[in-house]
Amino acid sequence: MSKSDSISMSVIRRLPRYYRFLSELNDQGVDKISSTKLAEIMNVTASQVRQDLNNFGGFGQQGYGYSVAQLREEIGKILGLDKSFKAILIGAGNFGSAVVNYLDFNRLGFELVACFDCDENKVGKRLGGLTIRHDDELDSFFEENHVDAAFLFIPRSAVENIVDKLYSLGIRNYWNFSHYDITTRYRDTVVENVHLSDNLMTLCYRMNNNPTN
Amino acid sequence: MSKSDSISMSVIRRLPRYYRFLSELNDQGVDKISSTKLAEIMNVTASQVRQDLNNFGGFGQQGYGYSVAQLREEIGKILGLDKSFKAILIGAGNFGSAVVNYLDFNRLGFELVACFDCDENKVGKRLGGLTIRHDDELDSFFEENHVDAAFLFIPRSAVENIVDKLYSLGIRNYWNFSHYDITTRYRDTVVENVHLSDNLMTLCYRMNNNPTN
DNA sequence: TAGATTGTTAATCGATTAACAATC
DNA sequence: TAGATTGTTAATCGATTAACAATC
Repeated sequence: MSKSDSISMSVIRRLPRYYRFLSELNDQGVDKISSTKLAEIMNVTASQVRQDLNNFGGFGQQGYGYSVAQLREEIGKILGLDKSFKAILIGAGNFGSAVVNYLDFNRLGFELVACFDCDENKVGKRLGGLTIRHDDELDSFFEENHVDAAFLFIPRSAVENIVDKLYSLGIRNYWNFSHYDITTRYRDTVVENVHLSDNLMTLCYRMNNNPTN
Repeated sequence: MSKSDSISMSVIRRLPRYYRFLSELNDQGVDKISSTKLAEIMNVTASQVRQDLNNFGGFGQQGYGYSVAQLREEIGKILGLDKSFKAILIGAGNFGSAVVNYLDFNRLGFELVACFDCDENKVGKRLGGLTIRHDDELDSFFEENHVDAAFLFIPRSAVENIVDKLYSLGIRNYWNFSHYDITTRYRDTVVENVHLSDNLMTLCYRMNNNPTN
């Protein structure tokens, strides 16, 4: 049984934030840090920092603290950022394009290997160094290429059909920007959702219930 | 002491999802539902559904269940979607434009009242029915208008300056798309973050630790 | 009324925090 | 060595689930 079997989602979702703060410290030339100091910067407890890190091993040194560069590296490995999962983008509209231009997938454990769109006008145009293909080419693309994950930037109404298609082609990993719940249809998928309107509604609630507003 | 003082973030973050599923059921013409049935559809426990809802009041009827339309309405009110907080957008690039065109803020408790950008080439162009203004106009705009929240679609490097500015103008509520932690600088702000790369790193981790990959 | 399903209390489970012995 | 700080166990706190009496 690998250690990682039992790591809770609460811990996992905190890892990217550690990685982010450690990268910053590293860029600033800081080479060692204690759990107390890191906790202070991140506005969490030192206990949580030590507990979180010790899920994966003892990266610190008693009496000294943690090496910033080494700890950053370790967390990167734990997250699997050194991997390069092959991903395809579905929906090369404003939103998909903006995200492709905004993020550097290679630093996040992915390689974008193809972009698809159902709009003939977009097919043939360039995005993220790739030529946009028509959705009809999915089957032939999958015959010749290995694909690990799909990034969906399509409207809610289009998701069900596309996911049925991709699922039948073997895709079990999704990054989903629509308000469609893929996991309620296919329970054996790994899905990370970016539900923008859920997020905005939460902001609305918090503003309504914050005494200063 | 209002009831809402004590609602945990776990519960709050589930509310938009209830709202979404209830809206769907409502559109399908379903008029009543039991906690058991709703839980099944949403893939959670019936206990959780009842506990969550009872934080805000008894919306159900014993022996019958919940009225879909009424429950949807109530949750909308709890979230404050009937409100209309005045929001400004900062950063009218690909990303900001895509989001403005993708979401209907009016249904989410907000009204977009102005868009700002630091790029002279964007100033004067239209976005979301508004004319894009230059960041220099922030002071004069705030003199004449009330603003509740800022939506930030600017690069990480630009956030600190803009937030200092907006904070000095009285803004305490932010929707933040950059990987900059506003709350660690200003602890009395309400911030909802959309950290896309954190999200993608989490997907990477989960794919790495999912036996099927 | 009888059956169904809520509202709510109690039990369980998990996550966070505190404390401290181990050790660099 | 003495001081500092980890790794880890124990205590607390909170969230989820189970159970059931209330009641429509």
